[in-house]
Amino acid sequence: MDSKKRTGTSRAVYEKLKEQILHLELPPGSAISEIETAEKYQISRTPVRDAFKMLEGDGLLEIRPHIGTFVSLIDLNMISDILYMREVLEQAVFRDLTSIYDKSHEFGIRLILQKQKELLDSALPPEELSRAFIISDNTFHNTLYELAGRKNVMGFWQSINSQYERFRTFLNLGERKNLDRLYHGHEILWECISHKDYGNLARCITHHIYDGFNSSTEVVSKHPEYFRPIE
Amino acid sequence: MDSKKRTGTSRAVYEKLKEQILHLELPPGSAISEIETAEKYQISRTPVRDAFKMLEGDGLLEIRPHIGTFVSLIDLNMISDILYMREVLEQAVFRDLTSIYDKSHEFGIRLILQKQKELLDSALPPEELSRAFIISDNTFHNTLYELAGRKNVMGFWQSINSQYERFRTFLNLGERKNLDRLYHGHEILWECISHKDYGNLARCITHHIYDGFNSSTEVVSKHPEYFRPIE
DNA sequence: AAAACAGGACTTGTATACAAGCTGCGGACA
DNA sequence: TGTCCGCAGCTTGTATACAAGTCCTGTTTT
Repeated sequence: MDSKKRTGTSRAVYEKLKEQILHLELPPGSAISEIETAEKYQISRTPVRDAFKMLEGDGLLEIRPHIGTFVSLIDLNMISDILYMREVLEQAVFRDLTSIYDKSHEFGIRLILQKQKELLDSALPPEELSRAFIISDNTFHNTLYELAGRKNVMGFWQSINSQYERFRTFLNLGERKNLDRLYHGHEILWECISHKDYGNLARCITHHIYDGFNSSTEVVSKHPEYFRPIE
Repeated sequence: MDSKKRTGTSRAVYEKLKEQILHLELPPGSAISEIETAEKYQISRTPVRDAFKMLEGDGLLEIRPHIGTFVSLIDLNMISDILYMREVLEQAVFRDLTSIYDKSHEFGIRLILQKQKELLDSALPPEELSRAFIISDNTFHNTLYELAGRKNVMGFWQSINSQYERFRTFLNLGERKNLDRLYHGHEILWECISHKDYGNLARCITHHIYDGFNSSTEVVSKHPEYFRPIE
């Protein structure tokens, strides 16, 4: 929705760089220069600077004047706070959705879940699978927000979600198991909503959100250089 | 905290323009040109463009390529969604704060409340009073977030809060009554927290947040040109 | 008279040259 | 040998010229 190209050039560079950062092709901490990027895409520094500024706004770049620009380190404290906000918001939104649940909602959701199942059963290479599944996961949550009539809330959310997106990609590096658990969480979540099981809904959401995070200590400690030192 | 001047020029222009927009000196819908602004501050277009981009990120400007740049209209649907998020988040954060409440927290809060009372009793001109009180109101909420150990959550929040800030300024145009109600809401809120009155806490927060919004129909209809038409 | 078209005056987007500032290397000096 | 100073080479910040697109207006054409 926001991907509407505005001027083409600067927007395209922004999208491209964002994708590379989110997929860790530009790893956290690495330096990235305006001139270098400009030459790479055969354009001038101006649109590159615009893209850099936007990425800085997303918290994905850190621009240090007269020193250099660097891909920001992953801040686990910030991830934790993002998860907290997500927990609180989704508990509220999905509670609202549950109260207005209707049989007519079922088809669309089952369709997404079915697709996710097919993805997991497919023989895609791990990296592609992870990528496709995360996209479908976002679609799942988007749809639920939309059904709850909180589309704008989701929009706001996505504007501060970039850093978490990157962390998620990192988590799923070769960890096929996480995707299965994500899918399982979706099924249970939908179960709670469609059965109007308010009692389990909140607990279910909390578990679903913190699931991967809590079991991430090993994979995090394997790449300490990606993370912001704890103060 | 984020007000650290980065390069001076572009940051200064950003701050100045933001202040003017938030205080409605640059009213919603009005046009603002890069060249004009550059000449006004005796600088080139470049830092002005940077400032414009930042303000666009805050949702305060709308840049239409090759057409012009305009102060964005207030979007009541978006305000509504912001209030919803604020309601949900504060209910959670303040509930957490209540559970860890300690007598040692009292002094700082009472100090802020005392200052707000003094402001209301003072003989400041309406506009200055409103401005000072809103700042103090933010301090109040900031402090509560900080006491709850959710400082970063507040930080994230402020990054999407600009549009609501502007709306609040608008609401208090000559409406002294709103400030009194705001203060009263603070007292009751603190009462709930310090007495660990979970039962009334949520209701109290909801009322406090939507208080001004619900009674804003008259003042809104007086300036229809400031608002985005409802689709 | 009405409609189509062309041109000017404005806007923002892009390219490029130059200014300002940090870092680190290397040589001078104690 | 160790310390300090200065300059080269990099970075981003700023200024400015030009390109590209939109809108409005006046003229031309039908």
